[in-house]
Amino acid sequence: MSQLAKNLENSPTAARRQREREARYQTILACAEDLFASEGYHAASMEKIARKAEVSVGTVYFYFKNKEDLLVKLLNDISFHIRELVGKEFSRSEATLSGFEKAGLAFFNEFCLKHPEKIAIFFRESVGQSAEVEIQRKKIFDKIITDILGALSRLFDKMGWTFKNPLAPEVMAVSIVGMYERVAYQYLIWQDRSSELAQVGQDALDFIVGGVQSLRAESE
Amino acid sequence: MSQLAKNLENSPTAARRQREREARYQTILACAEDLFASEGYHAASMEKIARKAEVSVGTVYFYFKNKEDLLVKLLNDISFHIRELVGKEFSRSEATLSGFEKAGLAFFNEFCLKHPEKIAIFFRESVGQSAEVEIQRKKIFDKIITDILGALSRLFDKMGWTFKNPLAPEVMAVSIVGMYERVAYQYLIWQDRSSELAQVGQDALDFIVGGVQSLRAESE
Amino acid sequence: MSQLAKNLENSPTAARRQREREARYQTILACAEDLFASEGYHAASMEKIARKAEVSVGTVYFYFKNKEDLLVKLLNDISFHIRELVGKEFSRSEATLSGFEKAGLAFFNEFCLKHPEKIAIFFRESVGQSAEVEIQRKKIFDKIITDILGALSRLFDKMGWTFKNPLAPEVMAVSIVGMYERVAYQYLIWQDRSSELAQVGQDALDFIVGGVQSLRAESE
Amino acid sequence: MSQLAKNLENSPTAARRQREREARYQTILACAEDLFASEGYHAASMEKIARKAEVSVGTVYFYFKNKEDLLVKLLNDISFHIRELVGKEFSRSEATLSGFEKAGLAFFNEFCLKHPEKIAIFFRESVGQSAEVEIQRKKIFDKIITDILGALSRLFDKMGWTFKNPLAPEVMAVSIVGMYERVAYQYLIWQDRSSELAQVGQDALDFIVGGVQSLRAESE
DNA sequence: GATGAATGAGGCTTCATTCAT
DNA sequence: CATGAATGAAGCCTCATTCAT
Repeated sequence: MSQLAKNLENSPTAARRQREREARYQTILACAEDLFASEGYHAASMEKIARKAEVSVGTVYFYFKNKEDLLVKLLNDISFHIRELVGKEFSRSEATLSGFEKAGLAFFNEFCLKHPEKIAIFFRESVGQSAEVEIQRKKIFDKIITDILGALSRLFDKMGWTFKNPLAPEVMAVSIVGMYERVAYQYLIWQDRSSELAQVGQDALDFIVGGVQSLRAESE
Repeated sequence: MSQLAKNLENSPTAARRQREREARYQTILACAEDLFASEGYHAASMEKIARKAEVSVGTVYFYFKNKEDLLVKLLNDISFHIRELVGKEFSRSEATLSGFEKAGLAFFNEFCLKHPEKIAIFFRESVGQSAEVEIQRKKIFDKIITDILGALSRLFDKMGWTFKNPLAPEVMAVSIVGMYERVAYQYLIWQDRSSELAQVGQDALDFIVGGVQSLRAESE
Repeated sequence: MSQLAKNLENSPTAARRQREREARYQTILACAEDLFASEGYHAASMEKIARKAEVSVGTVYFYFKNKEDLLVKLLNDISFHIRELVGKEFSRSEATLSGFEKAGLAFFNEFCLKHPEKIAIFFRESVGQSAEVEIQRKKIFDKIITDILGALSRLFDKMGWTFKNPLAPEVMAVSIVGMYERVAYQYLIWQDRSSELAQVGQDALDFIVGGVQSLRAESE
Repeated sequence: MSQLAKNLENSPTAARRQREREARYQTILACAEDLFASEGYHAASMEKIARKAEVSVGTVYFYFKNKEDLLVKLLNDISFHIRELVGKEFSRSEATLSGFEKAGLAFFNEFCLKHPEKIAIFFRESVGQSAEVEIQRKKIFDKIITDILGALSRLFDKMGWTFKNPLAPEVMAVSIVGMYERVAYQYLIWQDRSSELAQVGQDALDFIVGGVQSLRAESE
């Protein structure tokens, strides 16, 4: 059979193969995510990950350069999710307090509530593992901080407010992220109080709004 | 030589020995702290710790049951420091906003600023390592949260305020701790901007005060 | 290449793999047996075992959970051998003195003579190592004692004999096992006198038969 | 004070010192014996031994060259005890069956029953530890075998019996020791059946006597 | 003589990674 | 492509032994 004919015949096969590859890639990543979050990065051995994904260790290494690569890819994923859900919300917020608030709630309710594993990985398991990972973390972190800074500056602009001092916006952004982190982490602990979590998110947001306002210059 | 003379001479010897023992214990603990903070708990091998402390591995094991024990002892230390510096400040704060503020600043300026490694260990490296460690962490964490809750409730009492809802104080406490954590962590990153750190602390505090006030019931 | 052809070719490959795996498992077990017997359980380090089996340490751990597991598997093996060679002989002995004698000789000549290492491991190296091992040992030991007790009771039944006292059969069984143990152990020492070992076995058996008869009630 | 006077004065002190040294030596040896027997040679660390003897590790090393030395000294002790209690009994036995029997019972009742730890050490813990120990073991073992052989030969002489074959006495001696070993070991297990142990010893002895007689030449 | 802190070699075990099939 | 057996470096920990006081 000619190569051409084979290609023609194989084409659907190739497509299927492609799909299967993609699916397997995602399966492995998802299993790694689960294990990193539940057992920790170190305790989650490559073999455990492989077993959970129902593939062999070799297969994991076919799709990912090494263990660190899994973590980096995961961070990319998380970054993408966060920005998709939250960053955009911040960046297109209508530069009003209520818009700002809406974006914050999106983070709590859409992200933390639904993907606690991602929180655990981003804020905990990926810390201090290696230079490469650290670079990734910093990049993502910076993006988020930048998003928040942007939202704050547009908000203040629009409202005609000014910052109490030059450091204020940065401190706010960092503070907010810190709150997010811990409140989100608390979500992991408060699984049994899930009915109250919406209220928790709202309260946290009120706290933020109050905090933000107290960092605008008084003389206005 | 008379027995009396010998005692006089030996007594200081024994005392010196005791001091040396204590010193070595502290040296090892300090080296472990440094390495845990800078490289992470896992990457800090017992051999590295021993080498840094300029003792043999065996000596480390003479003073500490195992690696986990080092971490637990470190957490105890940290707990002691935090409560010494901050907890007391909170608990004896004069139940005014400015008292509350003073306590918060103490945490930033006296603790985070001076002991960023302790922050790193307490908030990061000690997480998810083992049951024993987790128990220690929780105990310390709970103490801090309790301290803050107490300060908040006394503050609100005195001022005649009421909480927006029952969850509010808890959310505040957690939020505050989260801010502390991240801002303190930021201190690790911002080593080169240390001149600005006092301002950072003040801003964070303003943020907190604003947040706290926005969680009191409106109808008053 | 057609799938069929491939299967034909792969099938033996898979079979060969399986064989190789089994062979390696047995090789490692055999090397462990040799070293346990010749150097003792403790002195036989996992690295020595690996080196002797010409594999890496990791490979040993691929086939066996840990060092204790090697010992347990070895004991299982030994138990199987003993009962295969001796236990059955005892249990199907025709309940005559000569049948009883034949079974005893089988133990000496077929087992002790040919597998002195197994004797060393079972009676010496496996003693007092761990709970798990102790359980295995006891199980095997009990089986053997039970086999002997059974043979004795059938013998006495058939011959119309009765035991001197209720403890007698148990003492006999234990005594016999003790003799086996030491005589077998002596085989290890008397390697250079192997030509005489058949005589040793026969004499030991005569000793046993005499002993057994002296524990039947006199008044018959 | 003159040197002479001092000596006169110190003399009782020196004697006391000597007594204390001897006592301490024995204490350490006894503690080592207990631990070797109960936990095994390897598990009994020098520190455990020291702690049990209520001295420091250094002191143990003052009295004994090293750990192996402890075992060797212990074996010497055991050898001395065995020969004192049993060997002499055998060697001065009046060369009758009942004399022979009496000696055997002495071993069971005076030695095994009262010093099961010594049995454990001699027959188990001292095996396969090192060349030096092995030499000691063999020496003691040979002495015992020789004692038994002597008793047997005198017995057979006196009774006008002859051995079935040249190997017979050696086989008997070894068999008897094997029985002793295992029955004695069984004593460790049967602690709760101590009331029956006298019967066990008697039965074992009957077994031996029967065995011995079945190894004399038939044609007499 | 006695003490006990210090040493460091060596043992067991795990696990990321490779590679022949 | 997938498999999984094999590797070996590296980690934690124990313990016999030494030696300054």
